[in-house]
Amino acid sequence: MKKTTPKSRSVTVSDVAREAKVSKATAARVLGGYGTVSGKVHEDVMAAAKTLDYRPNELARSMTTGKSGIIGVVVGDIENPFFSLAVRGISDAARAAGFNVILANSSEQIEVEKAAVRLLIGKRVDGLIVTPSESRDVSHLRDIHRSGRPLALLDRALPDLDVDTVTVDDRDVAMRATGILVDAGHRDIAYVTAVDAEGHEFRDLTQIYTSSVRERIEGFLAVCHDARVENPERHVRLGATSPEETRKVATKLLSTPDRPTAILASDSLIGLEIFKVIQTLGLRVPEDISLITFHDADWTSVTSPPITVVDQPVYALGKSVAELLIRRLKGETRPPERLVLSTSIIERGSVGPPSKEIVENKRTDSSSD
Amino acid sequence: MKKTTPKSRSVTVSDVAREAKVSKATAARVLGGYGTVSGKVHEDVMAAAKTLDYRPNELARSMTTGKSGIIGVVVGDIENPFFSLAVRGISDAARAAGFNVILANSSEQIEVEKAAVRLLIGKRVDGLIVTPSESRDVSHLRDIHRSGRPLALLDRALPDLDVDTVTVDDRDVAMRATGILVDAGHRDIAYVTAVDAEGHEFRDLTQIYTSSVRERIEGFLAVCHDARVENPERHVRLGATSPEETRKVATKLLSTPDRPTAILASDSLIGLEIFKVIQTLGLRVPEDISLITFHDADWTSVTSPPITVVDQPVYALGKSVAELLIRRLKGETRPPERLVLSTSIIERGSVGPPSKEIVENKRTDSSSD
DNA sequence: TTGTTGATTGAGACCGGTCTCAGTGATAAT
DNA sequence: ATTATCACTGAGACCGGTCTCAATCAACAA
Repeated sequence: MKKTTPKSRSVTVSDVAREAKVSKATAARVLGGYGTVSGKVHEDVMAAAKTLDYRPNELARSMTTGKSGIIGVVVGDIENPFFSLAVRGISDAARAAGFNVILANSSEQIEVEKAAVRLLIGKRVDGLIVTPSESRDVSHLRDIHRSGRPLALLDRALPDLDVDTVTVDDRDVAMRATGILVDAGHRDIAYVTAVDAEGHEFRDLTQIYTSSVRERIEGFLAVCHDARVENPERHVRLGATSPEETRKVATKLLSTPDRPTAILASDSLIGLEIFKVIQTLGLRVPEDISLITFHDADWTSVTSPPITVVDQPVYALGKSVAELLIRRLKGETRPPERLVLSTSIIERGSVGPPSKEIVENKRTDSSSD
Repeated sequence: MKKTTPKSRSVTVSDVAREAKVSKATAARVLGGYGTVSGKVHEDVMAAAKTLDYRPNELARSMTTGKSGIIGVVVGDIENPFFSLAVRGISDAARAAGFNVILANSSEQIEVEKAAVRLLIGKRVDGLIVTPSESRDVSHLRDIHRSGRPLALLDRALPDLDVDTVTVDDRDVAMRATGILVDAGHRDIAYVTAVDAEGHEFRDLTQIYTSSVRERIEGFLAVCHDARVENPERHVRLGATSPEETRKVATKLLSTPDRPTAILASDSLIGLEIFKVIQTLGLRVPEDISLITFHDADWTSVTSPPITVVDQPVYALGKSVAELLIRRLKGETRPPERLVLSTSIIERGSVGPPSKEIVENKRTDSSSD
């Protein structure tokens, strides 16, 4: 029996007003829940809206109000469990405050990131949360700020941009993780990360444009230097941007006779691929090689042995940054805040003393040095 | 030196028109890329737009055109790797066709799903992709259709709703998976799924409102019956809706003396928790218990032993459904299509013959039956 | 009784685009 | 020379809401 609106244009306030025999303005007041209307009229309008099956056009609504109720989020890679968990934190906080989330992937490419930001601004999102893929080019982020919309940074700080930022204590936890390895006796430790630089070769920290990664490498190198490890930079590997690339990097790293005795993986995707390569090469963890990975991904607890991980508060990271942004959206004015969440390490079974074989190897080699 | 637009209202076509000394209509033609304009005027307008740093208001644009360039996606749980991979497929296809994606989580709750759909319609998305959490209540999905926007279903078909749908051959692959277990000699096989029904107890298929799950259980039961397994229904478990619940279900299932000798997990999140419980209880895979899980999640290949999985073409699932929807958005009219992608099984090391101990157990028990 | 106040309502402008339609020259066709 | 054709351009309506402002009316105070 229901035959309402075969497929015509959608029902508008005017339609409802006509049906309820009131003015457009009055109907709008009831439907929009603002202003003041008498009880009788309110009922009439609601009834009319019901029979007509009225659905507000949020687009038109946000055009006049200037608010869309949407938070734009730009992350590097939604498929990375790190980001999907952070996004979950953001979504939950957003929903709790009555906001919705529109998501965009930057694939860690600055141009894609710029396009995404432009698009989201065009869509008039109320605010943005970005995981900047580069600290060199932040013009598009300045634009956001300039357009009057608040911006908050997730996981990566930008020295040049003084906005709300939530990160973790990357430097510190990298030091602790490296410390565990050094304490176990390792002197040949590799650090493998996704960030890519020209040449894929690590020269020095100035080529790393992602703050979180730079801090981690800084911490890593600092502890290595403190422990008098010679030239720890030689084992830093960049460009593990995909499973395939990671496998290449790991295979190359582990196939040399003077391979490192321990590896620190910059995220769980990298850690997983490295673990697979270790298995493929017939090496044992931790007898032949020790492994620590960032992010307590689900797989890390079911391997044999389970993997020691850097357990970042990812969900809280997302939740906090969203809350910070939302407070600002609600009109709070205060100097930008830079929150640094603390991180713990979950020690499981993937760290042991360095492989004797390699240490021996080294000793005999040292003559040719 | 850049001090453009301190923080005032955003620049509009009218502003640009004034600056370029042409009419609003002409400026709009240039800026909107439609109609016809002379070369000179085109240049002038572009120059004016540049100096003013004009950014189109997509909201206003979509209000008049009626198109937003956005595809709304409602999935059960973005954190589930199954969905995040599918969403990736959708996003890629969308971007390739010039569409953007706005994502919403239903948490597999029909009311949340309804709210999400209402919101997305309000935002005037051009089309929707939904993973319906229930086949009982589809009124909100009918509404989408009625509003003139195309709808496509992902992973779960709805008999009552004749729209573009992409699923996998759940029934068939469940039969093959169960077949592997039966062929290995198992007669006590459990099926654990997330769908929740009143009472958490499985009675019969009519309580399962998620088509994909129902088909899987159908396939599972069919093969069991064919193999003359008696009352296979007794080992079907519902309500593994969260890691905690799954652990409860698994622990209960595995702690009885007549525990099943094999388990089929309905998704990788469930499979992972079951695997953890198996480890916690000190059982061995596959000696004490065989395990097959749906979805080739990353963890399944690094456990010892690696897990035999049902490898659904998840990315393709998302990509296909998006492509179907986009073709319709571009005006293609044809009867709704129901695509069924085929699925393979990756046999690894988690299936073996049933535990003798339990089989013995059963034999002695059978007298009391 | 008369001015004041406040709740309620309608008219119409506005948001920032798109789009239709009519008008203006200029060039091409007859 | 006259008309048809065509490329351009401007005016103004429109999308579907919100919001300001003035008008109306009943109750209340003086």
